[in-house]
Amino acid sequence: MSSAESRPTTRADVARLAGVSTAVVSYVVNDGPRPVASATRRKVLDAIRELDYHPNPSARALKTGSTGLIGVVVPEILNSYFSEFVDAIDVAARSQRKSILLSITHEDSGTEAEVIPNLVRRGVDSLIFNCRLVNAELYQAGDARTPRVLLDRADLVGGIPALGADLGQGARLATEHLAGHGHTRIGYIGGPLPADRQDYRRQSWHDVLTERGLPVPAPAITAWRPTGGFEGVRELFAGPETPTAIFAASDQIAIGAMHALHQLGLRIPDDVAVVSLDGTAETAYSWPPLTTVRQPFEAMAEAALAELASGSVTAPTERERVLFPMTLLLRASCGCREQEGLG
Amino acid sequence: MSSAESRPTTRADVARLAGVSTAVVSYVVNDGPRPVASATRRKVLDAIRELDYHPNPSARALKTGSTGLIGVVVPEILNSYFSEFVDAIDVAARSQRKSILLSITHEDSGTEAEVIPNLVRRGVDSLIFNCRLVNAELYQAGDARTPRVLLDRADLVGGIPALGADLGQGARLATEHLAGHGHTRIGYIGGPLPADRQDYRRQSWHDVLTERGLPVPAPAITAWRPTGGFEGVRELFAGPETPTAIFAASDQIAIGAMHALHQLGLRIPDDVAVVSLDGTAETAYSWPPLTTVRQPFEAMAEAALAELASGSVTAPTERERVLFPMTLLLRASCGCREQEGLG
DNA sequence: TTGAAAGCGATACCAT
DNA sequence: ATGGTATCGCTTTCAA
Repeated sequence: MSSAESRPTTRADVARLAGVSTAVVSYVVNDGPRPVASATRRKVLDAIRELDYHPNPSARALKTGSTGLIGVVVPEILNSYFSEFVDAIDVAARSQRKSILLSITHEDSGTEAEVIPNLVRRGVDSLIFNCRLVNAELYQAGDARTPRVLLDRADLVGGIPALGADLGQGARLATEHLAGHGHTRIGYIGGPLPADRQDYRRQSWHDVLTERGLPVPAPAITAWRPTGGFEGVRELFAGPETPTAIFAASDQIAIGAMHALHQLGLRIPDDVAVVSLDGTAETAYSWPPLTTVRQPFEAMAEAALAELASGSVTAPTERERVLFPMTLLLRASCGCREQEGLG
Repeated sequence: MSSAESRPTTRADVARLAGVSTAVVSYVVNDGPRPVASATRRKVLDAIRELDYHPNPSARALKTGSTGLIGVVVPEILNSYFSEFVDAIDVAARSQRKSILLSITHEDSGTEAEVIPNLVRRGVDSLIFNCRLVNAELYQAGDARTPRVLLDRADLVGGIPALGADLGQGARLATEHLAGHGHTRIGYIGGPLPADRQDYRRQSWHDVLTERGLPVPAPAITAWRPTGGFEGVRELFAGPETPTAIFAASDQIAIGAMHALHQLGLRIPDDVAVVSLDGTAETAYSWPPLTTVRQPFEAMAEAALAELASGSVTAPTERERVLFPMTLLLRASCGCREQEGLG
């Protein structure tokens, strides 16, 4: 294969230099399963250092049946929402000495069908789906024993364990905060959801309004992106009864909504207050800075890894839905803060 | 190791079922290196399908010495600038049937020193550094034969091939555009650069102003983040001679700068026009939408992969600097466009 | 065209 | 405590 170049050192080289067997090298490297006399261990460690030896990961994986790789599937990465997850997963994975194999589907069914089996072929130990797949069968790709988890929502979809933020509680937080500011006409802009998923965000918004005896305007259901927020504002401001506050079901929507509000010449929060959901980093830099309800990305990522590590293959229907509480981030768009400098 | 559960099928199972040797299975799977009679091939393919056989990637990697993995190192992922690269690299890698092993350093030297050797240990075939490392020795981590490239800048740093956007040309585009709008007091906000790197952006800005006989105000050198833009505006507007246009050396800076301008009650672009550099996706949704000079992320990622695939280990000093032209994206912040709806 | 078999590098059992 | 060695699954040379 390779020419006259020096081959990378193997455990045999180390064994030779240290004057021990390859088994002992293994015991030292892996700190087990057999004990090694400390003098011998020294020799081995010295040899390892001298030769700059690094165990071959493929050989190890072949033998142990584990690669230490976690496949992470996201629909896109240019959306901070998913970047937040990837960032959190990366940190959590590192603390477990795992590495992440990232795949981006671009929400395309062809790409999905290509990358997911590919991840499996690469021998990932486990899979994190941070997205809704177009083709639900792919949730089951590969060996049934490969642990997998749906990170993003707590709905039981695709027949696998799932965990996500408590969107209902988060939406309640947001809506109540707006109501607390004295707003009585609080509009809602959200995106569409497949029939099998409950819209907790919209539901909580609705619940809070009715609980408080406030009128419930028609919600604007558009798209989960800035354009959706833009259109949403157009809808909400088309009629005579315009809202004085808006609960945007995602940061992306809020960003588009604020765009539309600026264009209409409405001041935020003076004319219209805005609160959104997700709490991605970019909301700190929007104009005005967004008050938003943040998902506990770090905690969710850690929990996802823990779930995978547990290797539980419990049927999801038997499991509790695992929900993570969201927290309110107060900034300027709701009227709480002056529009100060940047942190 | 595993208990009574059925082991995953191996090529031996396939060979048995198809009634051929394992070598033939290999020939079929790999389409070589020996030809196989079409009747035999059929039998093998049928057996593969029936057993749902998937070659073990670790065994293959062990034998071939190649994992098909590309290590990608970014300083952060919550910054769209790097998301753009990761997205582009992912696409380019997929087209080469490679997978990306992502690591985020958080610009921390400890994390750097942990994740890069880890990538190497995992047996990546090649490395893409999409960041400046705190510890320059790490550029050389692992086997010297592992191809690696610095993607982001064309400076020859760390002793490895590098490629990046033509920042000088991009900055010229931006500055000339502002001048073309009739501005005569064009400020500059940028971040600090290590002593060994030329500041092409600032230089081009300077060049354009002098070429046109325009006054060259003191540039604001702050930080490559929104806070830097914020402070930069404070600086530029501290004196009596305030600019009517700002060239922000990055999108992040521009976002922070617009924040400060909004706070000062200045209208964009009427009172102050803004043009930035990078062209990340989020600039379409800022308020107002940013006119920016975009880096050709896709082309750069493709070139990086091509460079790695070529396996050239040419000493970087002997290489031409590879520069990619940037393109102007016209939006509202410069005054070119009305502040219309969202795409 | 196909089969037998020698490794790739590491692990861990069975001896000693 | 340490050494010898079978084995993981695949690739590919050498023989047939």
